[in-house]
Amino acid sequence: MAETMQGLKRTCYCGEVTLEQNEVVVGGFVQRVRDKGSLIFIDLRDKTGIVQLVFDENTEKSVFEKAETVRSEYVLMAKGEVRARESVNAEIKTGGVEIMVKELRILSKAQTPPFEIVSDSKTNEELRLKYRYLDLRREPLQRNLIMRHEIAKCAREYFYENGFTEIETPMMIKSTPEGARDYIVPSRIHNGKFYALPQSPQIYKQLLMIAGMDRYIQLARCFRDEDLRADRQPEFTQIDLEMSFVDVEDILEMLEGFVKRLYKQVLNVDIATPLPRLTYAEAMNRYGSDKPDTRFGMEITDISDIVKNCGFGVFADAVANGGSVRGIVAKGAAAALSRKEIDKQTEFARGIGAKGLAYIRWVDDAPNCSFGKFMAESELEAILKALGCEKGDVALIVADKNKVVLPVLGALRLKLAKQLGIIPEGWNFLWITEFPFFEYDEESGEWLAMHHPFTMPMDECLEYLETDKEKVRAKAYDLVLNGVELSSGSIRITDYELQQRMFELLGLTKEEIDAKFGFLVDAYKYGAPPHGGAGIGLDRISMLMCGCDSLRDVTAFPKVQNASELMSEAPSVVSEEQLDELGIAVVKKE
RNA sequence: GGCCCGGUAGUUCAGUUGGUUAGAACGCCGCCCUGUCACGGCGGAGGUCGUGAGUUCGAGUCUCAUCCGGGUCGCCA
Repeated sequence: MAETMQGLKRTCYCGEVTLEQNEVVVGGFVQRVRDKGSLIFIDLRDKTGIVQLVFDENTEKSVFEKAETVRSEYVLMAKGEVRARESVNAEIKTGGVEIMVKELRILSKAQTPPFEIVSDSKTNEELRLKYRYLDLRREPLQRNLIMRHEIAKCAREYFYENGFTEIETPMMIKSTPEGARDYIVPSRIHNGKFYALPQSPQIYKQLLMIAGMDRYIQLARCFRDEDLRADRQPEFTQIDLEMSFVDVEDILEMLEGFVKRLYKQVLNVDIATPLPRLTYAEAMNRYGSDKPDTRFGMEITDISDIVKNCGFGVFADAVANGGSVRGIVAKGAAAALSRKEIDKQTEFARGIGAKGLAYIRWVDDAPNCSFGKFMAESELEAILKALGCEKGDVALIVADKNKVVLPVLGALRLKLAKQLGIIPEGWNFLWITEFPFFEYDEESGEWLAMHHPFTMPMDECLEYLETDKEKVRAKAYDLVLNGVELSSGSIRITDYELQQRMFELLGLTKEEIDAKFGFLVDAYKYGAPPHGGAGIGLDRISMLMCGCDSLRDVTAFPKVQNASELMSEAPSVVSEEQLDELGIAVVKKE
């Protein structure tokens, strides 16, 4: 039977014990016991740090004997006198002091944990996730969760100070099968009907603007039933906001203010504002991505004009068919990238849609070029010059439709930079603006909304709506940090007529509009201030600010790749009774 | 759904061309130790080699299937 803490009251945290305190009462988990025989040291840990407890020949016998039974991860409370250590441990905050224990309570014994609770645990993640409550005892994860809290706190402070009202929107909403898959929730009362968990509070926050709330914020839980990635969890949190009487500039300015404040407050880092901007078209042309990592160069060069009449059919045909030939250069990488390595890059490029990869590898006097035999010397020289490829460099070239060339080079650029280790530390924020409104879907042959159908086209693009869909750009913007999309937002359509027109252009029938968004569309008939907003990924910004590569490291109880949770083993089957009541029969998928 | 990588004591790993009794470090247990702090010393326990089938005289090792985990593509308005 464990002891109780009756009569003891904690007076300070382990990490905060100082010589100024005479007598302290601390509580925590046992990090380590060093039993020297008639001298025992116990490192006691709580969320603030570690403090050393000491027991020696002056310790009362019963207390000493109790200390001899203590094991790792026992939960203790100890009362004693603070004194200076004989030899100081400079590694820890409390390394100069120790507690000479007079009273010890073993509040809870502990089995030996399945892995050691140490900062630099090498234990595989699967096991750590199964025992997440033990993994979370580790200092790095505690620090991450606390930093995430600081970020959330800063967001609330900043937006409250700027006149935003925090409003909760419903978690059980109408399913609108657009974009990502919904998680659906069956209704017992309405047999055969379902709610959906929100993918974002999008529609509700727009309605709040129509309701005249003017400025809204919410730390909103969002759900998407899609496959996971290191930077994608099926449930996640957005710092979700919406503002009235604003245009793009007002929102960017508000968010820049937040970024600046956040980095100063949490990391004491100064972020220069205004943040750099790239249009979507520029970002794609220069970096092959709408979320470029701009911490390093290796920008994409278009060599279509040089090769459009060259002897190499692959290049000439690509240009003739309306595509392009473009390349990137890895400076000084010729030694690091062997032929074999380049073949691997080719394989990677094929895996993501390229038909092949042309290369120039310049180690010795003359460049080794995969398409050299099809080229006149002068053409090759012109290519080298255009790319800026010199001795010691490797150039990778892709020829195809732009829709293939740019993303493939963008992905290669990122992969090579990681492989070569040339990405410097830094916080490269930038805005991507002027996203295309429409996106052509090859499969269905239809034009879809790239962002969402409530996004406002740019004023100067309204004239092409019917004629040149690919030219229509939207008042939509993403905030990108080091190649990660942190935030996405737009100005919304507030004009009823225009919204109807956009729906028609997207091929939605009146019935479909009514069924999916009827209430929202109706709402705009009753007067709507111009408004727009954004959602900032709290998980992602926490991940980056904590210096982690996975959302799992900043999420208390994350899900794994197949969207299950290893600790609780969710999802699970439910009882026949539950299913009967809901009128649901489960059919096993083949 | 596709592709790639991984699964051997509690943990992290090693394990040769298929060959006797599967090793190490840490952790754990016991004994000793008065200044440790990754304490130290001595001793000990601990393994269905993810699971199942197959090839073989013989499988941790080879083959197939399957489960679990990771990465990635598709997907993520």
